[in-house]
Amino acid sequence: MHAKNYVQDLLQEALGQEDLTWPDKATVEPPREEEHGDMASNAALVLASSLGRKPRDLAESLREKIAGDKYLERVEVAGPGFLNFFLKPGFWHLVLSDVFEQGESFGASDAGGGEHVLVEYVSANPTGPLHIGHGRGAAVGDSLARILRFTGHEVTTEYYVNDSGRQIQLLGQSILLRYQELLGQRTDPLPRECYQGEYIRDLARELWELRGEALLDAKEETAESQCANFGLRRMLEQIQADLREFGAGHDIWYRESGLTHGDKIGQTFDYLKERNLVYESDGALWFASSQYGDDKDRVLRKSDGELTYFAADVAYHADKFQRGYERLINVWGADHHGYAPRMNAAVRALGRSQEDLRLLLVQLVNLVRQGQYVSMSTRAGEFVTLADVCNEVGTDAARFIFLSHKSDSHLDFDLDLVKKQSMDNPVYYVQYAHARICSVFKKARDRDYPVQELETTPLQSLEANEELDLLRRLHRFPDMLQGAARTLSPHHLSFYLRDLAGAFHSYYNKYPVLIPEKDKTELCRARLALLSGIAQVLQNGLSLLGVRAPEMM
RNA sequence: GCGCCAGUAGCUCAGUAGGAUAGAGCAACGGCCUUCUAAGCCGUAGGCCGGAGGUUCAAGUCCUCCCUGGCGCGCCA
Repeated sequence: MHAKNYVQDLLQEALGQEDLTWPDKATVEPPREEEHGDMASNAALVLASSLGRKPRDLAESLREKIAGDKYLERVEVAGPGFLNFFLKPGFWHLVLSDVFEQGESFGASDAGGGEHVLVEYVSANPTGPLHIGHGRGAAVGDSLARILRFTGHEVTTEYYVNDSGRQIQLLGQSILLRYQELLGQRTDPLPRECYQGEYIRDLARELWELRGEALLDAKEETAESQCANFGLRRMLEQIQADLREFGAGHDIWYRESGLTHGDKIGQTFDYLKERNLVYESDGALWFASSQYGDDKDRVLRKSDGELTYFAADVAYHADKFQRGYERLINVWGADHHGYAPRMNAAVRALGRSQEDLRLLLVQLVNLVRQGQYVSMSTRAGEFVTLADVCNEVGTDAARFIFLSHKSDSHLDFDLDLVKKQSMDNPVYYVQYAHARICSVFKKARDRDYPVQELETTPLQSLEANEELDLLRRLHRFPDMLQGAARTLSPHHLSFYLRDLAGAFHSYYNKYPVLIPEKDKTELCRARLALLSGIAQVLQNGLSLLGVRAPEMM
């Protein structure tokens, strides 16, 4: 039974008796202040002004019609005309049955209505290892996909692999130059535009072990492209391994090169031409993105005949829609936000609604060590990789930090802080709550407490404020997830879990669960049931964040 | 110059479709382990929600202007 629906149904019935209908702007929601009850509604406030009635009078009239319901302790009219609903403990006990019944799917819903959603995330150029900023995108994208799946969306995750073009050519060139250097054929520093990282030397060495000196004799163009292919394959393998290690697996690795093979780009051009959205000017082919709110029109094919990155991207998104996805979510580094207007324009030019593409901009991450920013640049080869960070602080800690921040706010990732096992890093706080509950159960079994069939145990004895508060929190879990899904905000889940863990720790310190007295068996069993429910929700929540729920710490 | 994002306690951040007296954690100070894990708990203190107008019964939240910081503004990718 759902508290919000339950209260809203009561209210709606009362409104019906007054020949009124539920106004759009009216809400039923848990109030911030405990004194304002379990649920509060502004319905009377919203309706009163248009009816020319006093909000408090209307509220009182509704209150009289509702009072006396089975699960209702009382209803109060408060403040300017709010209706505050106080539910009986018995109502909150019901949530535990739901938790036991649904187990690891407690919290799941069909709110998404089976909508087909494609979540594209990371999609870093395979020209170097993933760094910490990609890690943030990976955590957000992966967790968001899990949450959307859990809330009734049909989700596919995808990584767009830029496997052609200038950057890959540069990768090949960089590897070849290092290879020549390795074999004593050159000593000059690499050109500035080349990738300077140490990993390029590793790739060159590996290539030499595989192919010997064969590449020295080959034509430069051939050698370069062989280097590029080799580097691409290796980097992609490494990226895939790093992401797997990080717990973020993509369903599809979509190759940019595939777009040209099937002439998807040409088809997209034709589509836009038919709608008079492209034109030739100064020898280039332009897309009239300014018709859809972009600052200016954008080039699709340059005057030298080369296609732009954007051209491929339009075709790529057209292809996403053609593959049947109803909604696209792109997790981008915030440094790409200037790209958003043209992409939005493209979506509308493709005949889709603006809401069909949702861009989630993830701000970049500053790495901090000993109070100092660690400067990073892929090109210059100065960076700390995602794998390094995970080795140093652990993936659970790293993911939780990423997922504890609103994605569009800047994040200073303090390595020393994240390693600290305290409330500075809430991941341990939440995991500890779970481990503590497991530990209580272990002890309970050791001491032969009745831990069986908790799902049918009577719960009347759960009546302390802390206990009801915990039950209310469990009750809120499904709603919270739907909110996180709607606003694409996995961090809501992190905060929820931290608060739930906090409420539990506090409860744990105040109330003993394993009570020795024989006449308290029922209370003990009820509390064990409560703990079991909390553990389940912690598990479900942590799993959606991609963070482990350890049984002991 | 234009655009996007941010600005909330000393610090790091929440604030969920506008709701009632703005919340956590850290740091500070004072307490709690013979008893289910002290990676924990309890208490004290801390605020002109960047500033100014506006909309509303109601604004941290919506609109306009301004200030500060980050990022982006190419026939680059």
